[in-house]
Amino acid sequence: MKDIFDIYKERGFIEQHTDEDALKELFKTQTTCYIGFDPTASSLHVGSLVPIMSLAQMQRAGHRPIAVVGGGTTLVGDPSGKTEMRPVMTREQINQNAECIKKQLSRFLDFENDKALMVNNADWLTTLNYIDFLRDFGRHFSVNRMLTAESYKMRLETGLSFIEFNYMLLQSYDFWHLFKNYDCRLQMGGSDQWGNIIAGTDLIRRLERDVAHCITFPLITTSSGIKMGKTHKGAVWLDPELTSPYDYYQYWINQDDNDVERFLLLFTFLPVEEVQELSSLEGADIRYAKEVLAYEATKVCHGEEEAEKARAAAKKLFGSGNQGMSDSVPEYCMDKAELEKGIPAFILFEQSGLCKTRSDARRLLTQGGGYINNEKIDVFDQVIDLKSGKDGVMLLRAGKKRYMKISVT
RNA sequence: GGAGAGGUUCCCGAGUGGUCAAAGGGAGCAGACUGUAAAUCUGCCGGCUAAGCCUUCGGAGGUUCAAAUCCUCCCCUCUCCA
Repeated sequence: MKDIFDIYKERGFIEQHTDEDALKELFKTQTTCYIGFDPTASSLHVGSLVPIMSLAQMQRAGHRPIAVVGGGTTLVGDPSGKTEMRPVMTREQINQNAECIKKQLSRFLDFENDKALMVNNADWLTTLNYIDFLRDFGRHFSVNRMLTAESYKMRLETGLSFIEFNYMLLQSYDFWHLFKNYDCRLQMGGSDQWGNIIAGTDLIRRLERDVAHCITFPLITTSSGIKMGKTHKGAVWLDPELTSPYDYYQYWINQDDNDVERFLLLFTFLPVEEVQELSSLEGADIRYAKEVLAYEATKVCHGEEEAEKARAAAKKLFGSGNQGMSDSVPEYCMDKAELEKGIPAFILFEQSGLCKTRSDARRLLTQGGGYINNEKIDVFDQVIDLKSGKDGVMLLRAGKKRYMKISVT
């Protein structure tokens, strides 16, 4: 029978891991595992989806995941994978973010009856006493050893402050704390976390003479080598307020052909056989597989209803034949009086958010990338007014893919 | 604390008195081609109803008709030494 390790393996979740036999042994009984999420922003984004999905898979396999919100560790800042120290965040910011992230995770994991747990490491880290900590824990860390960690190597070139250097100790302490209090024997994380996690298993071995394990996930880049979850608009957020379900759906459907199989395995719960069938599609047919990917991914994050809406909207806008409207298309409301007067196209494009600045809008329109109700706007300052719309609504389009519905109040 | 190197537009990185809104590359955007994909080609790529004007080259002053470029002070980073 397949255990969670096999599932991870066949779905592409594993980059590195500690001893396989020991892990498989571990998974024979219900296992508690954890992943930390740093509340550096008010929302998680697509880049965190692999760890999130891994926890969800873990829960489906009958184990108990713990999501640790790093309210304490973020006070210090993880240098792993970063070329520069990031600005120190205030406690208020961090706490606020931690709250938001908690809410988001509940959409992916079932926290009923402690089937999954969520804890904040601020609860145990912020009360630590410096001298005690150094004497009881600090002594188990070899600086020589730490300096060989990949996560620090890079920073030794550009600069590493003492505060960040301590991050590894705190994360190790977390692991130890969870081991003691929740019998958590497995920590997972991105591949850049390997050093931090291994430091934790070492600490547990030294303090408790017991074994803990580690699994890391590959850093997911798109086929073009870009980190997952970044677009021209910035990060793709899981929060529907920051990235609408429609945009979220679009993000997935616009993925590179070569990424579809990998992403279906990682970001949906579809059975492997089904994924393989979908990815055997070739040429233009692969669009169908992308549609499934987009739908399923949106469903996992925003629920079935939103996924349906996003799909319907996309079909209307991009489907063959006549283009229509849908609820899910982003909408910009404006004053009726303002529109009655008429407004130059480039200003409207800027105001509605389709373009960042008026210059940007001018550029777009001059280059022939602006449309109203699918008719090209030839002059950048063409006046748009109520008569420009059909039945009181008008649909702006920037380039091939970005739409904005203008509605009047 | 001492010596050296350096901080340039989203990123990398040229530029050492005017010809600099600043080379080149990357990213991004638009157009062509397509399949809401990739690759390729072309154009754009600080802001502003724009052949002009305004704001940028770590910060603050100064020299000059004119400064990213010269001077002074300050801040920050790196390397070596203590």
